[in-house]
Amino acid sequence: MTRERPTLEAVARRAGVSRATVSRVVNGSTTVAVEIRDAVKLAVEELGYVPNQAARSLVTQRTESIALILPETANRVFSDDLFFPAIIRGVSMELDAADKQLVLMMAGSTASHDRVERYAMAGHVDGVMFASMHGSDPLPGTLSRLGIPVVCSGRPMTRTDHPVPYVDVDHIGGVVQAVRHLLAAGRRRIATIAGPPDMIAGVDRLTGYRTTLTEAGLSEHVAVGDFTRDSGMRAMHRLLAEDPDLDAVFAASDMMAHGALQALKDAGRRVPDDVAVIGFDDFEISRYSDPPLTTVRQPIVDMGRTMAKQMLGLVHGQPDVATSVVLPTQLVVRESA
Amino acid sequence: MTRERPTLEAVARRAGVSRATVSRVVNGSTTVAVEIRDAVKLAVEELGYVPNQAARSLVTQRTESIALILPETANRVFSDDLFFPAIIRGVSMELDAADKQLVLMMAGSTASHDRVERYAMAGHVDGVMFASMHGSDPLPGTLSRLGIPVVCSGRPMTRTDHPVPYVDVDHIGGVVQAVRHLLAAGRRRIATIAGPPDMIAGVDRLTGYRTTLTEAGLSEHVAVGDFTRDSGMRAMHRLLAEDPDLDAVFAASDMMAHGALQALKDAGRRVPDDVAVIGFDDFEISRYSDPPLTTVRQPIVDMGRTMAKQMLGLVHGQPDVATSVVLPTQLVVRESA
DNA sequence: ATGAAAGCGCTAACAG
DNA sequence: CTGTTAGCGCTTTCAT
Repeated sequence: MTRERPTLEAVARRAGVSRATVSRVVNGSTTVAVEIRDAVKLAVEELGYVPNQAARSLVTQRTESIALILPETANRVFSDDLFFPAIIRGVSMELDAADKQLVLMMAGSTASHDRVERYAMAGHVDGVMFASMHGSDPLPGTLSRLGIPVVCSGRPMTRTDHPVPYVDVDHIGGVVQAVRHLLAAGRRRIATIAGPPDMIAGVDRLTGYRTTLTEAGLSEHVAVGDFTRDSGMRAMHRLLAEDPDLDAVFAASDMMAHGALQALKDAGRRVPDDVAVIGFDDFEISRYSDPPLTTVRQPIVDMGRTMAKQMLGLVHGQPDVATSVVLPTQLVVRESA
Repeated sequence: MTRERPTLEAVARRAGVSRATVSRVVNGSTTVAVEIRDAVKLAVEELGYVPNQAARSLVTQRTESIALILPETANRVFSDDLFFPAIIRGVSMELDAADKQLVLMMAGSTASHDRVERYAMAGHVDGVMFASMHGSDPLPGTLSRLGIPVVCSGRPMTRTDHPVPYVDVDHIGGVVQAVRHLLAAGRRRIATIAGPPDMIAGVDRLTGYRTTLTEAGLSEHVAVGDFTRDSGMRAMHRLLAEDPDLDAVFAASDMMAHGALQALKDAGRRVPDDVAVIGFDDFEISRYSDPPLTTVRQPIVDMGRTMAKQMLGLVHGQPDVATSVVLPTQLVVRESA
């Protein structure tokens, strides 16, 4: 079955020219006589020639593909949390347009994290994008220091000696809008379900909640989740147990807000009559929840696009100065608050 | 910044041995003296040497990565339809365990379809898996004929001269269970929202509906969707317009069933009192819909895993005989029917 | 057990 | 405008 794949050499022989000429035609050089070019194209067609990418990469030092590394398990990336899909969608759009191949890599375990590191360092890709980073992963810095273009979505948690460009959203601005909305509606016992403390999205959103509440002279009620629906549900139960008279909750993700909705229903609370709920993300399903969710919209797809654009700039050797970007967020009011 | 990456040569010099020896150590050959091996490992460590994958592939003809091609736009793959994530999850599990790199490729447009074809033919990957195939895409056959290992999830629609192994689920068995459940509950005006006629999942599920209804001596009510929530909603409106007295509907996907639920609510019908609804997939969100959805469970993650296992077998040169597999489906009864 | 040498298939100067 | 030539970095006989 394994038919021999034709090489440049074969095409050259068939067309009666040199390998170099075939290479020129294949790579679209304009300095080739029309008739020769056509003869070569014919030979390519007849033989079904496709350039060997390994050979090409070996000499050009480029692969035309770019990695997106998600330091999460596949289970998490492809759960019902639509954050990852949205990032990927945005990235895909830009990379598609630039005819670059996206290589998606999940790195939720130590083993896969190592594999991904080797993969990137082996020159398998021309650049590496990160999303959903936890703690202070040294990998972005490491790769960047090796000269591999790197962009992160989400501001890195620790400033390193070798800063990496990033794109993020205005977490705090959005949360402030949300909490003020609750305050304006007369809510006074406002809790939050925070995201994981090892992620910038978790930290910043909690900060937004805290500062706004402090400004208003109110006390905090914090339960920590991990952005999943389940964790949101459990956190809500905890909050309710600690203070049964809560009248509002800001959840740092839509999925956690959905979990909270469920928990409140289980506890016999009406939303928003007894307890107002606000999420963060504005996923499509939040329009269909019961009741539809008031939430902070963040432009996740745009984050992906922007990150990909920056990456393309880096790969194409454009100035890599001050490329970090922060996109706006915005409260979307529906029936839950 | 672009620090030179060390080569075999550099490591060899530093360790005071030949390139061949370093290569042996790096590739875990046992026929190397312990002290030399250690010296080489030290040099590798000190220099931060990582083998150049392009060079390696050029000679080994293998890349240690495997593609999953989804002939859909990224928009569709990463929508709220959880079919794709589930497939990917299953595939990832197996590939991770085998330390192979998954390369995810969306090919929803002609341009990207071509790009993907070139990519695979350029020897960028050791094998190619397909999911969510439409019509009679010649690509699987083409690649297979070129000697590239290929496995499909979903039975190919047309038998070719060059059959490709596949893994699929028992669509018809599941639908028969679903429709019989409706019949047993006394439903007599049973409609269906069918999937796209160019996909095997669309065709088979419609067949299951038709044969069961015919057996029962009932007449058909068919509206066609494309598996999306929106198409399900529109189809339901059409069905209702044609026959306002429908008392049940089988939707060929959970997303379409969710759309139907919405449409029925809009039309003032109660579910299941006025109209029973059954879906197909058993996504997690179907447990949270209003009312929770009765649906046919299909083991999508297992499909992915099974497909990946077959692929690994092929890549490792195991016998590729009779590798096609059909996994069971099962009705899960909740409140919507 | 180790080294020398021959490419894998391609691109990129450099001549002509 | 086209051909010749020299590698890219690695694995793998084949000697030793």
